[in-house]
Amino acid sequence: MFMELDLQSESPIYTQIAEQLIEGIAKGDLKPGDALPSVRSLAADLDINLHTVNKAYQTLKQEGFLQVHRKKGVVVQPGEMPGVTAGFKDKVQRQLRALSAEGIVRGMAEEEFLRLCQDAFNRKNTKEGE
Amino acid sequence: MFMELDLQSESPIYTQIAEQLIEGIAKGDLKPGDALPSVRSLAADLDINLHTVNKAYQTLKQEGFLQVHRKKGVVVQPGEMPGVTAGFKDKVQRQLRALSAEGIVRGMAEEEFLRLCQDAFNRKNTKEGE
Amino acid sequence: MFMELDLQSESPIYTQIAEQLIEGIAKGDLKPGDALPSVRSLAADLDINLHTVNKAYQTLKQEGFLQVHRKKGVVVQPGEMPGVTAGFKDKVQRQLRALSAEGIVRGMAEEEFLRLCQDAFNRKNTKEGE
Amino acid sequence: MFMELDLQSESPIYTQIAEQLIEGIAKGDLKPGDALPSVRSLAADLDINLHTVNKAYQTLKQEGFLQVHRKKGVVVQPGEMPGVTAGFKDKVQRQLRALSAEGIVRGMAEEEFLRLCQDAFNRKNTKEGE
DNA sequence: GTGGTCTAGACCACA
DNA sequence: GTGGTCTAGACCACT
Repeated sequence: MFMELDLQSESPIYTQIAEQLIEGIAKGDLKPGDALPSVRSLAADLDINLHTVNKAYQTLKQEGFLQVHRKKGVVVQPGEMPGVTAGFKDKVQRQLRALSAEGIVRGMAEEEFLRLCQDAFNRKNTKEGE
Repeated sequence: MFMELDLQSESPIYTQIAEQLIEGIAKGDLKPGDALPSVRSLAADLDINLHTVNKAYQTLKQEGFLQVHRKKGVVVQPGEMPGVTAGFKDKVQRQLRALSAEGIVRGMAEEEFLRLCQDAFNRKNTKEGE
Repeated sequence: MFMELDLQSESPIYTQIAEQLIEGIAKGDLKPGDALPSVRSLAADLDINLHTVNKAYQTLKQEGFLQVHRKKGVVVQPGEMPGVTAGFKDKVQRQLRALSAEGIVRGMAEEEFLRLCQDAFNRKNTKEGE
Repeated sequence: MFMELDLQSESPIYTQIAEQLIEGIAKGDLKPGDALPSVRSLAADLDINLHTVNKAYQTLKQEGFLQVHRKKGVVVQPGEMPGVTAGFKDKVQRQLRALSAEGIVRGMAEEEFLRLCQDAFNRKNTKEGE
């Protein structure tokens, strides 16, 4: 499990961890039922505080992406993943509006914007000058 | 100039103001050279502190979307707007990756995701059950 | 008398006027005893407030670069110009320290810095990539 | 880390702080990666408000001289410092032109001016009567 | 304890 | 009246 943290980023570390776990699941690196490293070991790996890792796990558990087992520790939700809720759709729309608005002002073409969206969905690295 | 604030939102007020101003420019409600309300009057309008408005203005000035004109006060950048910089593209990609990853995990189809993107770019309100 | 104002600049308009008058004298465009445009006409020319022009003139008069005659109006100091006072030297040093410090941090070579200084003194436009 | 403020100066306190930090980096007192005092402690040290210190830090962060590290607080840019940008060169030229113009009018010799420039770059205190 | 955000109220330079 | 600066005090998220 690769994980890169940006300690200068404005987004909190626990959020970065959570997002990268979600990405891992999306990419299939992490499959339903897979065990995640313990809070302790991941914290040691990333050289950060236990609480921080724990908060990331708790957040994802809260949203239904992870489960905490007494014996197996933390595992990727083996049952049904949360679906496309209204809340999620709202979040997506709000962010997309802001992003696209700035894109428009900066003179980005719709085509270019949509290509970025498509590439992101398909995990492609959109290259410069392409 | 309509502006709606969600004081309970996790995103800071000054960010909300900045985003709505960008949206205003994107929609054409605000045109290059247009004067914005003074920090004081907008603050009074929104019933918030003038420093909060000021921070929004300063942020956008810093990024090149606004200018502070010694005679006209704060105005929408009358010259060339900042273009699609590498930094902006980066921000877009990072957000789109996180957004789409969660979408994928939640079982959202690529088609649906792209429709949301397209609608956002074209300022449409994607309706539920459509 | 050419004069260019930057209404977006952080330095006040009256300062910009004063500096350009000093430059005019330094370049020899304005000679001791030369009459300057009246406050009214210069304000009209530059499309700014009377007070602003007046403040520029007053500042320079205060420092001894201009004189105000009842009949001739405002003229460039026909007698002895103020010399290199301790106060002036101080101002120069303070600004040079700050400028050069930032230059050093940005990796500017001493040679490059001094060339800029020399070119400035000789009213040359230092060209890019030279 | 020594720091001297002139509360009567026309240049704002936060600018003075920023300049002295840059000087500290230029002199090598502050090295890349070094942690700076927290806004609170520096504010207490200087007996000023923490927001004033914060503004100095934010300004330098914006320009790329400082970073806010989630674990270490505010640190001197550990990576590459911003280089000699066109914007910086512009600023230097503008200031040098104004400074040297006044020097010329006051009858300062080119030699003397350049010595001041050189001494500033090399952190020497040019003494009176030298 | 750290930085980030927000409020409230004040003074000043500028136009 | 405008933005710029400064102070003071408060709450919060994060580590």
